[in-house]
Amino acid sequence: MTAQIISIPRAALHEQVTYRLRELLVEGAIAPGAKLNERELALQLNVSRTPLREAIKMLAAEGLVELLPNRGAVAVSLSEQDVRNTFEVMAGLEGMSGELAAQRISEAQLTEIKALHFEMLAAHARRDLSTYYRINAQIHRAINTAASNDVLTTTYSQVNARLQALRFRSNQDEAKWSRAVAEHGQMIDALSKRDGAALKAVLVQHLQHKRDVVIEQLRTETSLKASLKASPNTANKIEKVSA
Amino acid sequence: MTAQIISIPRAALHEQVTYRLRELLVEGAIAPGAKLNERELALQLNVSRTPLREAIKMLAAEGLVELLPNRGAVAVSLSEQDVRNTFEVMAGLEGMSGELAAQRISEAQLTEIKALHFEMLAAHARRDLSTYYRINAQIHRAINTAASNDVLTTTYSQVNARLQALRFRSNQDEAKWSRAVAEHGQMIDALSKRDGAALKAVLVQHLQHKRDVVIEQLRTETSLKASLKASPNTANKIEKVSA
DNA sequence: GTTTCAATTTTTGCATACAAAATATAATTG
DNA sequence: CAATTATATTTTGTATGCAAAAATTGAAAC
Repeated sequence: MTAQIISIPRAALHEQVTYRLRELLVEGAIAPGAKLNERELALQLNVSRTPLREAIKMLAAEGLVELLPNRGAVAVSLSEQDVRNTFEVMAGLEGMSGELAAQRISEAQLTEIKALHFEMLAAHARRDLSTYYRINAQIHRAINTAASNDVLTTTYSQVNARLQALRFRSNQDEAKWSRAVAEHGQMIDALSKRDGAALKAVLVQHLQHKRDVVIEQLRTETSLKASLKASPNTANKIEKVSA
Repeated sequence: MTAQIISIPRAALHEQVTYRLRELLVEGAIAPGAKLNERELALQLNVSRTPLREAIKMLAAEGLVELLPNRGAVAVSLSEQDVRNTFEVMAGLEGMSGELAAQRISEAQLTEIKALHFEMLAAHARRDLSTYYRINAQIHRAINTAASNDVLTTTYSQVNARLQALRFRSNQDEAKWSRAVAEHGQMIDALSKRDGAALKAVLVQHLQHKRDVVIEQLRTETSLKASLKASPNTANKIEKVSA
């Protein structure tokens, strides 16, 4: 176990920071709309402002933060239209991913996805939502990988990251959850038959349903906020980041 | 009318640098594979290394430069497989763009695209390649805009930028040029009829043809380089940037 | 009590300074 | 003369310092 004492030359600071910050944004630890205070974040992440700023610039290019001239950066906050647009693109990319995966998937990859599918069924049976989400992400990533297109994978991940923060909280109800699981079954079928068109159709539909769930939730959240705003003691101040 | 005499607060330095560097990369002024020397570039662009590095990080996230740990950045150099993958994604995005544009395009937008098309025909008639390319890009951008999806536009531009440097040089022959122009005619037809499926098909085909041209050219370039490498006096050293 | 304006503090943006890594050059040895 | 090692130089990566812009606070006027 003492191998690698010399150790891998630890990743550059700005890389680590980019990774960590992305995590905080995607998991919602830094809430949408929250301001990214450089001094504060640099302190928390234990780095100087220079690598931190470089990381922020990368995340801005990825679309996870928005740069305000002379006013720093804020975590992106998607309007309903933004969410619709993002899902629209995701549907396109995921559909494409499915079509290509059906053409290119290897037996080994298919076997692994089937295994993951059973794990997902298990998680669903146990009503273990967090495991379900994890497996779900793995399956979609596996399909993406099977499509064997780096550019697609990168693009997909980048667009997906923006939605991740939203989906994270979406506790769908029983019926919708079951429907999602059923759709996953159809995916496995289509993949097994190497039916690209069918897989694409299922994936697109799957995403549309997910979109509807997210939008619905977004609306209730918004109306909740509005009612909070009505009662003046709990004002909706601009959230401060607390990583 | 005296509003804004005080003028627009000039864009932040790192933004300007990002813009300019992107231009240099896309136009091929900084050749694929060329190393980006920070000191040198900072001098040329007349800024310190800090905003320059921030710009490089953004372009890395956009996929225009590659970051080598402790060894700076180089302009991306796409392998043939990379080019294939990129075109594959582009085809998906452009197809999507066409489908949506057919649904959403306004009369005014359609009129403008038709006008651009005539300008393209003029450029083709004059064998004015550079104007042709400019108009061509405008038309594709206009279709993209008509799709009315910000996320799609951003994603499309980002992926497209990587190909731009390659296509810039692709001087296709007469036959292929005429074919491309004919395809553009079909696009206008499909758009006028609001036939999304047809437009998508034309766009995808159009891109496939473009891909073939680019790949073909890439191959002749590569074999040319290989033969140069054979003669030892003209060694293929790592190119230095000269903006 | 609210609004307006000035002064203060904070925060961002850029330049510079310094350390570590990589590269180039020189020197040494076989 | 080739190969290898040692040394010097360059280049990258990070921290710090400083100026300009924005946010905050407090005082004055209404």
